Order: sequence, then C-alpha cells, then structure tokens
Amino acid sequence: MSERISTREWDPTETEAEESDEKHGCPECGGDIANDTEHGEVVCQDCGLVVDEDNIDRGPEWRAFDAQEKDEKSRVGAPTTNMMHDKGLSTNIDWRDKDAYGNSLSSKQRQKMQRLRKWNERFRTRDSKERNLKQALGEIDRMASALGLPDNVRETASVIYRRALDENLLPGRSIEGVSTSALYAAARQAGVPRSLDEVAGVCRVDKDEIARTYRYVARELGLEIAPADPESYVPRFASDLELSEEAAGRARELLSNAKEAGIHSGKSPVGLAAAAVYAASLLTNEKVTQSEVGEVADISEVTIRNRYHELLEAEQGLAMA
DNA sequence: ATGGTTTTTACTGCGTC
DNA sequence: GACGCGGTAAAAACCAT
Repeated sequence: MSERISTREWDPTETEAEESDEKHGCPECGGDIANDTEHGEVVCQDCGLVVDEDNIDRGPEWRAFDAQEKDEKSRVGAPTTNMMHDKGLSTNIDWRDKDAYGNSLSSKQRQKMQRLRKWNERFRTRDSKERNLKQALGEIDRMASALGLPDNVRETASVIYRRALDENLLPGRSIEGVSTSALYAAARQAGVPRSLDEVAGVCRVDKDEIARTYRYVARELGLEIAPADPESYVPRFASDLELSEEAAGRARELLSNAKEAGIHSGKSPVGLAAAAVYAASLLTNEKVTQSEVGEVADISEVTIRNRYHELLEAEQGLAMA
C-alpha cells in the first residue's frame, strides 16, 4: 500500500508565478523597475540594475479564480491529514528494498536503508512524543483554568504526565484521559483536591475512565497520595457560599474533632466537608441551606444531614469527656 | 460475580414565612 | 402554597474480595 519515499500527491493546479509589475523609478536611470518574482529580484527594466534580490515570494503559488478559492488554497505544502498523529508531515521510508524505478537495491544500499529507517523511526517517535506532550499540556492548562487551579498544580500535573509518557503508560489510553488523571492527582497532592465529578465536568472523558486511568497511573508511577483530607475542601466551599473566615474555621474544628472521634472512615471526604460547612454556617448565624451546600459540594442533602448529625454527636461526645 | 457499605433518589410529614 | 428540614425505604454506586 505504501508509496515510495512517500509524498501524498496534491493537485498542483496552476503553478505559474505571477509577474507583478508595480513600477517606481529606478534609482540609477529613472526607468521602470519590475519585481521579478520568479527569480526573486527587483530589477530595472531599462538599465538592468538589480535593486533588490533574494526577496521572498509570499504570494500563493497557485492561481485563484475567485474569492472562495483564494481562501481555500493557502500557501505551500502537501495537504495535511488529521488521520496521522503528525498530520502526515514527517518522512516515511518504504520497507521495500526498491528504488524509485522498482529495481532492487544492492546489498550495500539495502543496509544503508535499514540504518536510515531505524534512525528515521527514532526521530519520528521522539517527535510524536513531543507533540503528544504539547497537546496534553494544552489540555492540562485548559482544565486547570476551568477548575481554578493554581500554576503549581499545573506544573505537577505536567510532570506526572511526562513521567507517564516516559514510562510508556499511554498506549491504550487516551491523551485526554491521562492528562485529566494527572491533573486530578496533582490537585490532590497539592492539597486542593477536586472531586472526580468536577474534573469530569471539564473534559470529554467520563468519570469511570478518569478513575480507572488515575488508579493505573498512580500505581505504575508509585504516586503516593493520601486520601483527600475533608478540611482541604472547606475553604473553597466556604468561599463559594460567601461564608466568613470564622465559619470556615469552625468547620475545620468540627472536622478535626470528627477525626479524633474516628467518624471518618469509608465516608466520602466531600460529604464530611459539606456537612461541616453547613453545621458551621448554623453555628455562626450565617445560615445557608442544605441544598445550597449540596449544590457547591455536589453532594445530596441526605448525605449532608447524616454526616452533620454525626459531626454534632462527635462534638458532644468530646465535650462530655 | 458477590456482598457489605455508602450515597442517592424519591417520597412524606412537620413547622414557618 | 412554597420552602427548609428531618426521616425513611429502596435503588444505585462503590469497594474489596
């Protein structure tokens, strides 16, 4: 199927250079000068003085017959295709040991081609990694912005992604999936976790895949990430609900008490945090409703109620002792 | 796949504005 | 009557086995 040293062909339609004949005066004789685009020179038509040379023809090398065509035909190069990772811009060396005329190559030539193939392949995969990385980093950046994550998290995410790439963890997984997982992991590591749902909200990958990929990546890279600390959600929820510092502090207290009482294990950290924020809002008279908290925390009201009772119980138990 | 645990969904009753 | 809240039962989701 493959061609020789492959050039996907394109239609060169009209390639004649356009002769533009803007005329100014020649500095030498005052005669007409013409812009000879074919040779890249600006030359006087009377005395032959070359006014300028090596100028670059930036015009289209094909002729457009109407405005639409002009738009379609941009400058230069074979048509690109998105079906290849590099849009078909890199060189392919055919595996057949034939020259352009179909004749077999001498054994010396064959060996040479083998070497070339090997090196070409090496460079190309390196390039493809670079491109892969570039795209992934773009994604990470975009998602991080959408989630309001700071720069250092993006850094971490990039590093994680790079490592995943180096360890060949990508095959079989989507770039977007892995970059999302990297970001998710980075956010958790940095102590500003985002829930899986939140992360899933800003990318085209569904939650399951992120979770799966995350687990895989974390295991393979030996990323050690403690289960998210409920307290780390508090500041964000509090600010989303426009609660005071005092309330946030109160919420943190409740959570650390709960930790002492050992309430939190197996329960979702988000739910705990949400309940603490809700409870704190009551205690500081800045009442927000359960559904409001549920909204920003992405947690059902029922869960908030359950956790919030447990929190208060733990608080009381502590007060007694 | 399975079973145990947690979370969610949906519904109900109560009190208040 | 709408709203906030509490509770319950059943379904769904999650996790380790």
